[in-house]
Amino acid sequence: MPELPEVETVVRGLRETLPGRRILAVRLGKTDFIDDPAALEQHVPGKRIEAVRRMGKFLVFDLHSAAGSSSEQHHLIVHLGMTGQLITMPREAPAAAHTHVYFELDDGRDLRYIDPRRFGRMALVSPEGHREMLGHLGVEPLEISEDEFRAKLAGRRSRIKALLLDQSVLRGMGNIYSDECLWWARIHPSRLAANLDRDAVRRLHKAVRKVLNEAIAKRGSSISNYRDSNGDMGEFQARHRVYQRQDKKCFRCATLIRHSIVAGRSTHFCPQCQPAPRSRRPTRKSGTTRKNKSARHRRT
DNA sequence: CTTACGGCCTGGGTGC
DNA sequence: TGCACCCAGGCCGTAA
Repeated sequence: MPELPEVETVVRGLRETLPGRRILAVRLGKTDFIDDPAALEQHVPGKRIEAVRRMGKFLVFDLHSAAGSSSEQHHLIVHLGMTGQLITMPREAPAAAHTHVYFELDDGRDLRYIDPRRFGRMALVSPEGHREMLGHLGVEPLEISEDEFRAKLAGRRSRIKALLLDQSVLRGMGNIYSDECLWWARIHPSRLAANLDRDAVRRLHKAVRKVLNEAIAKRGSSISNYRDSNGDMGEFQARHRVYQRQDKKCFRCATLIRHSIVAGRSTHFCPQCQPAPRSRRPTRKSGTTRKNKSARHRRT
């Protein structure tokens, strides 16, 4: 699933060839994931791509009127959801299944949006719309200092895993990297953020930097159908320590990795390296009969 | 206000 | 071989 490292990889790839290109035409397939398809069709053709940026898991294309007529500025905002892909290819390349948007470029290529489940999102917005849509986002995980990070966690009574996933706190972390970071920091995902001591916060801050930087260097994790802007897979999935490794040995202590639901999300951790917090006030016995299903074997 | 939780989107993998 | 259904992740609305 595209999280920060995957989106960063896509952005870096697009940045190599898109800035300066003009979009000649837009062709749409299914549009239920686009905020205002008509606006996209009306205003994007003729625009020049000024810059390609990332904010958390969002891609932002800064578009300028080629004619330089009005000073109006537009931003094309794209969220890849779970299965979205943005790939450049020759105009004559056959259409992959689930291709929903074609941006025809002035260099003979297409930038295509492919998304089987259409959990992604796309919108053409003004600077005000940009603020509206992305203004709530928290800070970039790779830009936050340890002190700022500590301040973010202070007093928060939610589980640390939930906080890492909260885009208004840190922007860009998803389920894979939350689990990986907590393993490196040796912190149980159910710990309350407010209860983490100084050293735990330091370890977590360090783990976030380490994991995200290494994942970017490996061009992301190709779980599910993630591909970069050239259609190539990432390699970080081979480096996962806990994600989807339930019932396999912990790389540190050989204890079997466990899988459970934390903060409503599928969660993977080492019960030895990441000791559980003092049993919190007995969570409402809502279905104590946790189905401990047989081991599920999963392909990458 | 903060946190918790259920539901929704869709289709591929899994189990029967 | 076929088919029903569970579940993925992010987000939002609502409840506590």
